[in-house]
Amino acid sequence: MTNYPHTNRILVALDCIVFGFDGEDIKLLLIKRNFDPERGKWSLMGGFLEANEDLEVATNRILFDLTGLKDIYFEEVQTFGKVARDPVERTLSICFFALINIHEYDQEAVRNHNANWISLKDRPQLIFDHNQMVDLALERLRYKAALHPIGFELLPEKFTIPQLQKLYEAIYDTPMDRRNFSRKIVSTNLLLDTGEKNQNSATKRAILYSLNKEKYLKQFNAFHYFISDSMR
Amino acid sequence: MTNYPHTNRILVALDCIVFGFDGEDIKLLLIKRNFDPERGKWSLMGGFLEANEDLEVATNRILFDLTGLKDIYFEEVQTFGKVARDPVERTLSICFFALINIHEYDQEAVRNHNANWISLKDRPQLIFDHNQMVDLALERLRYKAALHPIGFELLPEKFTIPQLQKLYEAIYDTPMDRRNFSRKIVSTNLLLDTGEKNQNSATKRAILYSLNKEKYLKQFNAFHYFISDSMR
DNA sequence: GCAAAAGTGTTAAAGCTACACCCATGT
DNA sequence: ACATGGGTGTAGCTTTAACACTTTTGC
Repeated sequence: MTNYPHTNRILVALDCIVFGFDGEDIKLLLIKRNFDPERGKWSLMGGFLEANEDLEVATNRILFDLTGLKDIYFEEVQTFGKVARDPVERTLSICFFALINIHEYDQEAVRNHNANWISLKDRPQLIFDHNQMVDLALERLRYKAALHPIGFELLPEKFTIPQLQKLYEAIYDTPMDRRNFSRKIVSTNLLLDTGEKNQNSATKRAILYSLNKEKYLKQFNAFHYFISDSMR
Repeated sequence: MTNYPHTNRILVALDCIVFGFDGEDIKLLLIKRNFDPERGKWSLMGGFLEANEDLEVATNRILFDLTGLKDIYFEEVQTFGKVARDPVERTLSICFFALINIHEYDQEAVRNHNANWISLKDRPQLIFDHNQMVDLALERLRYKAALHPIGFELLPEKFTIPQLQKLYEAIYDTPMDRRNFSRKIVSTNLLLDTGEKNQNSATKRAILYSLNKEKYLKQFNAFHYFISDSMR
């Protein structure tokens, strides 16, 4: 194999922001580092891109390694490329965020990485430029969720409209009007009534819906404007 | 300087999609390659990331090299990382798009790179995954321009509302209603009446506006919904 | 005077906002 | 019975969509 006459080959890392939702708060899966560098500090989960590994393959590998899950929803946020961002050696970091259902992951895998679910509100200082990465990922999540039915990735298979509302309220950190929210969501026709009701509720039981996957995939790239002022 | 015990250092390129607008069509600045590999074929302008160069610095360097312009508006689109995307050697490509006023660039710089303005409608097949890059950049441009006052970057300092409309019609490849478009744009309060009129017009002369920079910067991250059905 | 481009006006329909009211369940 | 949470209704307002009409300029 020939090469380019160019000597500047660079170490490439991937860092992932894993978002979860516990019914009340948006949480991040963060690593309490028990390895160097920056041992003892908090960071995102990361890994290096291997020589013969496609970028998406590496992303899936790192996510599987951390959570034991495959086919996780993720999207790239940005590549961070300041020369001095990693003091050990110049490392490019391709940053992405993933959305997972917080009740379905491999707890042992998470423990093995010394990872913890931390509420966005309590997030600690992270190493390097990881704070910036989280800020940007959150912005991107808000942006995306306002227009696309992306939030469903954070909920269980079957969910109620009030649960979905709590998720949106957590994402945008703002209370929303119950009645307008409900109508807006129903009007998208993305939900299927499962005929079941949420038995956990202490009062009136809410209808459990599932996502109309067919419509979801077909309409995913259409704009929905989930967040209008009437919901705030 | 210590290093990570990791041998997979990878060549990193930057590829840029330069958009321009000539008053009628959206154009791309493309290179007719007079160098290897793929000599004679069309490609995006690119370059390699240097060992001690921040990523944004490299982006600005490549854009300056091609157009002779500084402070160009650009944003990252995505990093392309298939192992086999470049047949010469594995190369990661960080892809971004830039918007420039097509009437203000260094023609000699462009000639030196054997670059040409090609209308989107006539775009040739490009090398490697560059076609995909253009597709994605165009999608991102459409996405962004629907919500943010980004289009102004493609116009001269002073412009008329009909010119702005032609730009939006070119971006979305769809005719829009003159009257609704005008009202929508005016309602953003982003335009300043310069008091001048466009002397080029053969008929009634349109008012020349300039961008209210202060308001533009302040409102840039607010959502504007420039594109609603009423404009189509 | 006429054609073409630019600017302003209007009206019906749709969607948004901010509410009130009713229903189901556990205590 | 009542507190709580969930579902449905509605009036007033704003915005959108789809039009018509008037003004300015060159020929």
